[in-house]
Amino acid sequence: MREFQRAAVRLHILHHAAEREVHGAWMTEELASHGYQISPGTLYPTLHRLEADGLLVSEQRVVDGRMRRIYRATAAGRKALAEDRKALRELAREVLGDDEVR
Amino acid sequence: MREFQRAAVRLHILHHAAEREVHGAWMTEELASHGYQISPGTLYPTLHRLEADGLLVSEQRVVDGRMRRIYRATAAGRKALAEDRKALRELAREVLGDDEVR
DNA sequence: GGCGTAAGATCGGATGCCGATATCGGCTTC
DNA sequence: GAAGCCGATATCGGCATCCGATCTTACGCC
Repeated sequence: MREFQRAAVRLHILHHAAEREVHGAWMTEELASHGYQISPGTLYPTLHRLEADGLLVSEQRVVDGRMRRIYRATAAGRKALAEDRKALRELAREVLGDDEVR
Repeated sequence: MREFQRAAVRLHILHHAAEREVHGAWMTEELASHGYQISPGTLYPTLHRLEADGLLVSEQRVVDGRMRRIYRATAAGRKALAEDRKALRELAREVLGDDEVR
């Protein structure tokens, strides 16, 4: 279902950016591996929004002879991730039932 | 967080409409009780879309001297609900971890 | 320097969101 | 039986987002 796409994209970005450095092309692959096909016209504006909201910080860097913009989560980003996880857990409980979600 | 709003609204509507008859005002209360504030300008177009997609059927009825449009899930609606639940479970596993979601 | 390439950025039409406002149907009151 | 009320539903308009297609950038290579 595509309704989860938006939430899934945001969660995955924050999730990974909280643990390591991520960049757009890698996120595209990562999301695709979970079945979320996202076009660059969606991903890049999303990254920019998260940065504008102070949840990510970016930096340009040359890796393997390629210019990349790498992102990391800020403290606010990790906080937002925790809140998003909480919201997801609650939604899962509501719809899947307490017996499926601890 | 508001990223889940859209998915949550759709899931709750299908979930309840699969088990009983629902109407707009009741869904507004139900969603609000779960912390999802939805404006009529979002809810009613959403109901219309679900009906146009064949997931709900509606019928006008007078209840307690009030005209209401009541909705029930179709077979396709129940199928969509099952798929949405599956997508939610998978997203929860990815982001919350297998140990939290059965 | 010019080229190829991969990553990122942007554009534009379509869709969705949502607060505010309008409408609708049945009821009540006179 | 006309007027007006009220709750429920419908619509409107402005703004944000989506996303495929396309353009730009920056580097290495020759």
